[in-house]
Amino acid sequence: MARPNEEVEALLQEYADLIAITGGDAFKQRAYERAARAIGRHAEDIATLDAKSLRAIPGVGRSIADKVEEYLRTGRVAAVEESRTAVPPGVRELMRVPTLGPKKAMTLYRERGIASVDELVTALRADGLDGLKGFGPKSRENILHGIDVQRQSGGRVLLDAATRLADEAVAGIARAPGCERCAWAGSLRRMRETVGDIDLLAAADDPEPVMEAFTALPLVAEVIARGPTKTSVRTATGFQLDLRVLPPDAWGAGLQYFTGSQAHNIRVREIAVRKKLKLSEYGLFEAESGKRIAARTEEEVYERLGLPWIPPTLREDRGEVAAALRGELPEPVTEDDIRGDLHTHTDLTDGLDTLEDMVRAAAARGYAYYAVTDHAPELRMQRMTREKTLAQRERLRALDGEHRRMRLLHGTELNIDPEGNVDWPGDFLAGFDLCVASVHSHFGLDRDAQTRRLIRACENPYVNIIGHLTTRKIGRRAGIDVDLDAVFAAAARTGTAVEVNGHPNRLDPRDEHILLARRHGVRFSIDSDAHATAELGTMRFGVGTAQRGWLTKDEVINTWPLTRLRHFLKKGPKRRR
DNA sequence: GCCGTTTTCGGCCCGACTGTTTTCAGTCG
Repeated sequence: MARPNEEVEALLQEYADLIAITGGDAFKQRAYERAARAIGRHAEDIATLDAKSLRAIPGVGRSIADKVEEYLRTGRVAAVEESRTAVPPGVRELMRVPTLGPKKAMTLYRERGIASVDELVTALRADGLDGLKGFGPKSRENILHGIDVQRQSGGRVLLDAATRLADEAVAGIARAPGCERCAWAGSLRRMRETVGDIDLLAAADDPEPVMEAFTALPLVAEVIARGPTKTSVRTATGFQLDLRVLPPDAWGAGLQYFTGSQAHNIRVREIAVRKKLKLSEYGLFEAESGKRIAARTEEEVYERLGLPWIPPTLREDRGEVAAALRGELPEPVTEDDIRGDLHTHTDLTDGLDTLEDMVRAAAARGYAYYAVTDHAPELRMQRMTREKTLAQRERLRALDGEHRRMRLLHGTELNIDPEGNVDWPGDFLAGFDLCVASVHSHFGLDRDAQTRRLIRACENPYVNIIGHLTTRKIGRRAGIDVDLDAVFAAAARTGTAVEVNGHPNRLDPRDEHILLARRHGVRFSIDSDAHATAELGTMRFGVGTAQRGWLTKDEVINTWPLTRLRHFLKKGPKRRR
């Protein structure tokens, strides 16, 4: 079960989709989408808000507030249920396929009776869309590709959703009588970019009450299997959670075993075998006598194998065991090392919250500095102007100093055009404390063109950070085709940092790309790209991704003290302020 | 359906890309 905010967000988004599919008022549709997003991103639990606070959320007026209250009170909204009767659920599913929108989804249903992705695939394979207006050969190819991309992430959920679900489960299980410890392991603990299921671990002498608490959780829709030490359940959306209960004295061995990855565990067990030991989820044992020599903590298990404790984000069998044996395991950057966020938005462009609110929330996170980087004019939909950004700068300078320990930086997120140019000439860019530059369009250019444009952006003396480098959206859009080696070399040469974007649907560049970039001596900036106060916390997923790319503190510019950061932002002798 | 230094009506995200419907609709950011 999701937070009420997310439930309402999903419901309002569904209503907006239904309006679009049935050809309703486009402005009404957008009003619902806007409200859905605002509620989903709202920092407070909407179930705790009174009517007045509810309507204070931007985009929520009388009618939507009434529907939200109706939902919170009764669990349903009559207007939504009514419009559902006109459109089979599968038609909405079609809309989620990239290149299909409400119009095409409705055409498929009305003209061919197609009401699910499976039916669509069948029809495509059987040439069943021949002659259908708007579905030529290229469109059909694009649809199939879109379905492919979607299915690659099939059934896996993004890190933020998985984390919330796991948090809720752990909190509930930990309250069970006799439960000494509870934590999540598996790919979520390793912070893989998507999670296929959640592996939970609990320590208790008597597993029964713990299992009981688990199956009684509100999020459980179905119990798949229930045994004395292992139970599997499914949520209403079909997502699986497994709970394993271990004796408290085997906690460390169990956590090590169930964190994986499988490939990492095989390497570790090989070491155990060579030392005439045996490692299982119950502990590290002497092979001959069967005597247990370590199990209580992960540190103890690794230590008895002659290894330092290896952070979970590194346990992917990418050479971490060999590096650990040589004593050359990098100490990965942690969330505590982060001194500030260098890519964030406000309601001046597409953010939800005001400058003041964002700054206050950033200060509450204990940052030493914080950059506001709203979009620039080239992203036309944002309607940015020089006047607006200068007015924002004035407000920001006035705010600077209100939060004693945090300094404010005024930045912008520029758009990199197909040729590698960015918004605004150099004399205007010189007025910003820092410039992020990112690709937002022309994803289809060929490899040479993409490489050229990104190198050109790095060479711009005012561009400090390349934002979401490949522009991929997990499960939605593959990244652009680009020679990353060439771009990383240019970034290192020009003193341009590469962002690790922490937004859970981006995590861009991904871990493998970061590993590649390190070889060029690239500097990084780990950012939330927050569009609301509630998203500042996605920094943790950026840090997790950075760790998976073996980044250390010194390689990350926003772990540096402000003076060192400012020096880096001057980008060499060309630019003096 | 929301919103208001344009305040209870009349605007609201605009422009580009893509494929195809030979003049534009649909999708996307």
